[in-house]
Amino acid sequence: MKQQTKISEAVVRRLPLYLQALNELSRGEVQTVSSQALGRKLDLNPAQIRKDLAYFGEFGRKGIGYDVSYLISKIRHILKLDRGINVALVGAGNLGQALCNYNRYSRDNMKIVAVFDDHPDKIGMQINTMRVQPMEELKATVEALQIRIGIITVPSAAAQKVADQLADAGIEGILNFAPAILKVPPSVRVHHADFTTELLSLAYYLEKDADHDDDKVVD
Amino acid sequence: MKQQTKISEAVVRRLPLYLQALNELSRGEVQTVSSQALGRKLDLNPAQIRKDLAYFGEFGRKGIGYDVSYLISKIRHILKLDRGINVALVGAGNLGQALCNYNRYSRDNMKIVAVFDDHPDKIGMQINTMRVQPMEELKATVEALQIRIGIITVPSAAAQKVADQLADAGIEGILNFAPAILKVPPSVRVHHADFTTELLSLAYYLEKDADHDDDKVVD
DNA sequence: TAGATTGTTAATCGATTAACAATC
DNA sequence: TAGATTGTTAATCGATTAACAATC
Repeated sequence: MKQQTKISEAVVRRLPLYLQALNELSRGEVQTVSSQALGRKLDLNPAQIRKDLAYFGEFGRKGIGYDVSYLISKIRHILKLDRGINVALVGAGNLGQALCNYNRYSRDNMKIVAVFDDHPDKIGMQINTMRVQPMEELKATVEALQIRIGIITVPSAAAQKVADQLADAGIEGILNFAPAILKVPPSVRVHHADFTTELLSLAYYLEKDADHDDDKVVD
Repeated sequence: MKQQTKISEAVVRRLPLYLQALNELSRGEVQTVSSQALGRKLDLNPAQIRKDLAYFGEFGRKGIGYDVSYLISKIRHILKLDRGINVALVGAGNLGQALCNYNRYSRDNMKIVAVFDDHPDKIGMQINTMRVQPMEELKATVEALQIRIGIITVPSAAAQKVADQLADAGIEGILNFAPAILKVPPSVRVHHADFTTELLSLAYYLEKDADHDDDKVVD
């Protein structure tokens, strides 16, 4: 592992994409893949893929390409998915429940192992094999189960408070579904998963409404 | 509206963020905001905010800043949210149901008005005020309700087929929650909302597991 | 007027892509 | 060997940030 250069976020964010495509190829019994083939599949420039991977080591063979299973194991290692990572979810509403049931992260060794909520109606509720716990139990459970990542699916107004509690419990990373900008200590990394941003920005690219011509169409 | 320059995706994707922060300020009865204040709130460079907005017009006043409600109305117009936009959702599983109930897009004039699924168990099911419809009814409903955006929440394996059907029905934009790369005609724009990417890339930034020292820590 | 803040140009920074020697 | 494809350097492209005149 070289790691001397700081690796940019853009690169890291592409690694799960590579993993996803490689897993698909692996299921299709494909042994070897070139950066060109992978690029076609993912709509990315082959040079970019090669450069991204080269930050972490020499995984390919000139004239041949990349061995699919070998590359999978390498990327899994880089993303620290070769060891199990426990996740806590806070906010047992519709979205939270959906994510708990989804649990397709298991293949990737990520697992939601505890669910928390503030509301008396929710506490004690059964989701999958988990019982919804009160927030008071957060810190103890995080320590007991060595939970390292927290998912926030509470309403926007409550998100900051939950983030504080997660940070206090010693969590290292937060995936935030609430449309709110969280302030956290530098030891905690926050990734944003609010899809409303994606949905609203999608609207920008719609054609100007054809029913009305009060906006002159000048291109 | 100037629009002669092609506006970059990065800029467009920040507009919903601005809108979100401005809405918050508006609820807090704030009349006016400077790019600096907004930048602090959103963790963005003030110059970037000014530049972004300047692509679309002169919305601020030198020495004063931006009028909050005026800027909200301008951004809503740019994002085409000043007219209602109807959305269809395909895939009435856990996640799909959660998104239907969520429906907090209403304030933003986006509304899920129809839900579709393939599975006999799901068809006819009631979600909110909507009845889950079979896929056969997709095209007719899209036309009847002037639906312009589709949300895909089906399993990965079915995503491409659904995308084809949405494109065929005349949808203009797709928000895809499935971890799959969709091939669509150029008339359709796809935005990706698969949070597993964000979750997995979060793992990269975790501290090396402190329990084991089989990896020498060389910084 | 003095202080604040915009809109915009120029400078910087970083990320993507092209090109190619090395080599399977 | 000839063809394919990597790893990597150099060139390009685009996005962010700094700086400042204009002006409220």
